Amino acid sequence: MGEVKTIPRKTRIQAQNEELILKAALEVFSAYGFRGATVDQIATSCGLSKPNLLYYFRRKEDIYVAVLEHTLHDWLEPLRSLDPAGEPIDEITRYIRTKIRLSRDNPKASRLFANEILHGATAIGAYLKGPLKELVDEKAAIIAGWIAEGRLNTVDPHHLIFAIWATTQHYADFEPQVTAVTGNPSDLMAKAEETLTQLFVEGLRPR
Amino acid sequence: MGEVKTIPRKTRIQAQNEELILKAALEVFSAYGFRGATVDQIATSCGLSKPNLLYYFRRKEDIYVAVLEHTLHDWLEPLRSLDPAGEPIDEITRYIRTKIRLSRDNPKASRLFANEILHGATAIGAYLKGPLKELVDEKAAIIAGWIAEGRLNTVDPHHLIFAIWATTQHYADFEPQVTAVTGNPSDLMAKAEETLTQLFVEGLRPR
DNA sequence: TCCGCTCTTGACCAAGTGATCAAGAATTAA
DNA sequence: TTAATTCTTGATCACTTGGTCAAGAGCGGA
Repeated sequence: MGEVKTIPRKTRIQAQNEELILKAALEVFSAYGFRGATVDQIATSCGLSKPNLLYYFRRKEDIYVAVLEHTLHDWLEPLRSLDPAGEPIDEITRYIRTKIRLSRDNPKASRLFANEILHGATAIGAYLKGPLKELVDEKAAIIAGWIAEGRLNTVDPHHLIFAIWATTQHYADFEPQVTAVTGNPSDLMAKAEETLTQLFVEGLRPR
Repeated sequence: MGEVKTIPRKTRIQAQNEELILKAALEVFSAYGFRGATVDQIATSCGLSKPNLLYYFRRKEDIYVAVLEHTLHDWLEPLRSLDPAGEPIDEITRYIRTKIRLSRDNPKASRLFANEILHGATAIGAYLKGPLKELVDEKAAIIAGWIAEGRLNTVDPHHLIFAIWATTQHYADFEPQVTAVTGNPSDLMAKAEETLTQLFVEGLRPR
C-alpha cells in the first residue's frame, strides 16, 4: 500500500501571510465594499505583490469570503452566550452592553457585514438562512419562554433581537453621521450604552 | 437697457430625461453603491445611451449627488414634523410609525443613504454637519423639554433619535438578513411597527 | 419654411482592474 | 549539499469603465 495522501500542512510562511492578508482585507473591504476594494489595495496594504497575494487566494472573492467567515463567528458570540438560566433583564442588559462594546472595538467587522447585507448578502446568504436563523430562533424561544413566565414584558422576540442589533451596530455602521450630529464627545459611547440599556430595560420590565 | 440674462429654462425633454435618470440612478446606486454602480447600467436602465446620459450629468458623481439631494429632503420630513405642542408619547409614536412605513415604502432611498454613510459620507458630509445637525439639535431640544416637564422618562434625546433611526431603517437596510431569519411572513412589517412602538413607548413613559 | 439650439449616438480613448504565467529566489526535507 | 517544493514577481492580457468628440438628427421659435 502506498502512503495515504495527507492533507497538506500549512507552512509557517503560509499561515503568516494569510493572516496578514485577512487583516488587510478586513481593512479594505470594510472601507470600500467588495466592488470598491481592489486586490492591489489589499496587496499594498499588507506589503505583498498582487500576484503573490493571488498565490494565496486565487480570486478576489476568495479573500472576501475568507475574511467574512473569519469574523462571523466572533460577531455572533454574544448572542450565543445568552443564558436561558440567567435573570432575563440581566441577560439582555449584558447582551446589549457586550454588543455595543463589540461595535465600538471592532467597527470594521460591523461595516463589513453591513455592506455585505446591504448589497444582497450574496456571499453569506446561505449562512443567514441556516446557522444564523437557527441561532436566532433558539434565542428567540428562550426570550419567549421568559415572556410566558411573566418575567419580561410581551414583545416579539425576533423583532427585539433586530432592535438590539440595529441600535448597537448603528454606532459603527453610521459613524460619520453620529459624529457629525453629536460632534463626537468623549463620552459618546458610554452615553450610548447607558441610553440603550435603559431604554430596553424600561421597555422590557414587566409592569 | 438690454434684457436681463434669464436663467436657462428647462426644456420639456430635459426635465423628462432628468427625472428618468434620477429614478434609474436611485435604483442602481442603492443596489450597488457608488463604486459598484456603472454609468452604463443607469443609462440602460432608463433607456438612454451612455453619452446621452452624460450629456445631462457630466460626471458619474454628479448623478450620485443629484439623486442623494433629491431624496434627502423627503427622508427627513417625518423628523421635521415632530410637533413641540403635541403630546410627547403621541408625537414619538407617530414619528416611529411614519419612519418605519417610509422604510417599507422606499427601501431604496434608505439603502442609498446607508451606503453613503457606511463609506464615509464623503458626498453629504457637509449636509450632515450642517442642516442635519441643526434639525436634530432642534428636535432633541424639544424632547429634552418634554423630559424636563416630566412628560417623558429621562433619556439622552440624541441617542433616542439614533435608536429610532437605527431600528426603523434596519428593515430596509438589512432586508436580506431579516428575510432570512424570519422567512418573511406577510405580517412582518406590521409586527415590526407594533413591537417598536411598544418598546419605545414603554421605555419612554414616565414612571 | 428656415435657422439656431438642443438632443442623440457610434466610435474611440486612457486608466484601472482581476487574473495569468513563466522564470527565478528562497525554503525545507533528505 | 542537494533536490524538491514552496514562494515571489515583472510582464502581460483581456476586459471593464468613466469620459470625450465630432457629426448628425430633432425640435421650436420667428
